[in-house]
Amino acid sequence: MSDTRQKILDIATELFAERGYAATSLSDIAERLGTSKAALYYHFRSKGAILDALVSEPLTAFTKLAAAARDLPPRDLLAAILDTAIAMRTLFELLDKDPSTRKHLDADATRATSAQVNATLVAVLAGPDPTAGSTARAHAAYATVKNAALAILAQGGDLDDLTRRELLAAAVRALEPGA
Amino acid sequence: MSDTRQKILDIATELFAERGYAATSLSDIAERLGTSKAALYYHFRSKGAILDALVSEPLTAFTKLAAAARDLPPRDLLAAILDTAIAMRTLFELLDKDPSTRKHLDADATRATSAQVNATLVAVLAGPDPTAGSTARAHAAYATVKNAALAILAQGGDLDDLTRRELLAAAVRALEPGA
DNA sequence: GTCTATAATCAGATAGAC
DNA sequence: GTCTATCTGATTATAGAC
Repeated sequence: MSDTRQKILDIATELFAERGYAATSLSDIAERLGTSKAALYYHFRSKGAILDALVSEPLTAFTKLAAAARDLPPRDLLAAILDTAIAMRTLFELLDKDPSTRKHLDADATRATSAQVNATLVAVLAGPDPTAGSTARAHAAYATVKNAALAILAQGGDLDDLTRRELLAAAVRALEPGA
Repeated sequence: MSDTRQKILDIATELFAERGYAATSLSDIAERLGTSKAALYYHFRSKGAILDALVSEPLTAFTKLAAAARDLPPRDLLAAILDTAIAMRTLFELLDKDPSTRKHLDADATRATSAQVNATLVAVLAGPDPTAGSTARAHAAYATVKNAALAILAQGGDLDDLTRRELLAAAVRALEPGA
């Protein structure tokens, strides 16, 4: 992968995360890259292709995780989700939060949507024979390893090993039925 | 408040939530309203004014909650956050997720940002003399009453009283130090 | 209160030179 | 690989009639 292409992806990651996909223009990206808009089209055939290139990696990793979820004990699954969220933080936020990103990706029917993957993971966490209660607890545990982790990172906090273990323990407590 | 004005707000709520603020054009709104774009400008002086009108109510309610947070026991605070999130669900998602919405609102310095309110509530949940551990648990509890609740609603699930109590209990468990 | 018409600007994208 | 120049269409917003 060429150097310029990677620079474009880095800049796009930052700008898309900050103001959203729809609100980021190719002029914004070109300006920060220090080139013209037209130069971008040598590296990508459209604005949407930049987004596709950005999110394909984390979305694939996440989809694989969902496929393997049923073979993992709940605690290991929660740990895997947590680590994936940490590793892919910026792109994960983009994928999960920005509505214009989601809408663009949903147009491609060949790819699993982030919402579908979410639903799969929650269903696995809710266990076989899910009840309203176990589903609610699954959502709680999932929000803890995903949203709480991203929130800590977004606030500028470092997600060190102590914090990571504490989050994971909280998620496990949330998942288990109350006393 | 006039009937048409309210209709515009309802349509905007729906469209902004679905595709984001930046990706929703006034033509989209006008088309669904069954009028011309120009008619919108009789009711609102700009596109941004529609967004301002939409989010001012939930943002004010949320800011008030943050101001009163220190006087509530943690369980009651978590319950209040949960109920606020349920009551304002769509606008809350818009406020919390869409980057273009956030960017527009952050431009108005007189108003507290949703990120600031989030940070305040987490700080209160982390207790006096917060540690890395108590802060992590606060984030976990907060994500449970906020993100898990919104995720259940977004999936089309009904947040009945059983589910609400289960979420709240999970959040309390997440907040308390592990055994 | 809503319309048509239009201004002014900006978007994504392409052509062709270098 | 990058440029200038340009096309096409969409966007926010305004003017003025009804």
